[in-house]
Amino acid sequence: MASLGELERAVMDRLWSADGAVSATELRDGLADRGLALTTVHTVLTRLEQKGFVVHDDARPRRFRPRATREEHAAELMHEVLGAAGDRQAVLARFVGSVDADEARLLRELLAAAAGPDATPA
Amino acid sequence: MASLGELERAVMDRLWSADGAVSATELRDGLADRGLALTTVHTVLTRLEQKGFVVHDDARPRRFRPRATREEHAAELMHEVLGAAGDRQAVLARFVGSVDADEARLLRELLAAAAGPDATPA
DNA sequence: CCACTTCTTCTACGTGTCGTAGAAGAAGTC
DNA sequence: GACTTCTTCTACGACACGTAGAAGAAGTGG
Repeated sequence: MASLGELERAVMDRLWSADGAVSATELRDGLADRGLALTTVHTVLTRLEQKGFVVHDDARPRRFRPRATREEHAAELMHEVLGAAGDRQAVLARFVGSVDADEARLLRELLAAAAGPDATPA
Repeated sequence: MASLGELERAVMDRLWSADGAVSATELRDGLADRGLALTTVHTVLTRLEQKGFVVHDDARPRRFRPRATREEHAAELMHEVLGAAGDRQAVLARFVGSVDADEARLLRELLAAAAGPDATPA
């Protein structure tokens, strides 16, 4: 997966936080502290679209939205890291070895649910 | 965590696959298909060191080794992605929702072991 | 339908990172 | 001490990214 520059990430954060699709003008206003030109926002959106992070509709002030939610995106990234790392099992072992207790409990619950109520506990 | 360029990644792969510390000359020979100058390898190693991915000893042909194993590195990356992603629980839910059956079983085992033999199954 | 405003696309430039390596000095070897 | 090898410094081209102007396309009020 392509990586994001600093402004690209800021724009994605706005899109992920937004409720529904967002126009370039709204994005520029949301990032007002940066004093960006509208064309700058458009350029970034175009690049994000090329990278597959956002899509736009064809309404007339174009509206942009993330291709995946923030959480989906993060989970995809985690899978990508896992997949690129040779020994998946060793990575998973390291990974769960350093999650905190609450998250370990959450993971157990999620895995139990995924296996189905009558799954044999390992 | 800083990201890696293509050659930087190739060098890290060699270091991770190597058994013990490796000299620049050995790395160049391992990457012989690229026909790299030795100084190129040195430059890359220096940059990797600045980024915190490798360390070297002070023996005279310098010997370089990764700061972390490939698996540690991947697990760290996964934690980084998780930590940067707002709703950690939602990300974990997405993540475990898309691991395959074998890996789900492995995760259950790992988590059960971490919780201790007498932990209450969720 | 026309003038005006707004939006979109194209093109461009400065800066930083990365792949690449030469030059020169430092250290080891015989 | 001469010769080889290693290390460090410096540099340059390519590409990604932040940045935005110019120009054309589309909507809007009269």
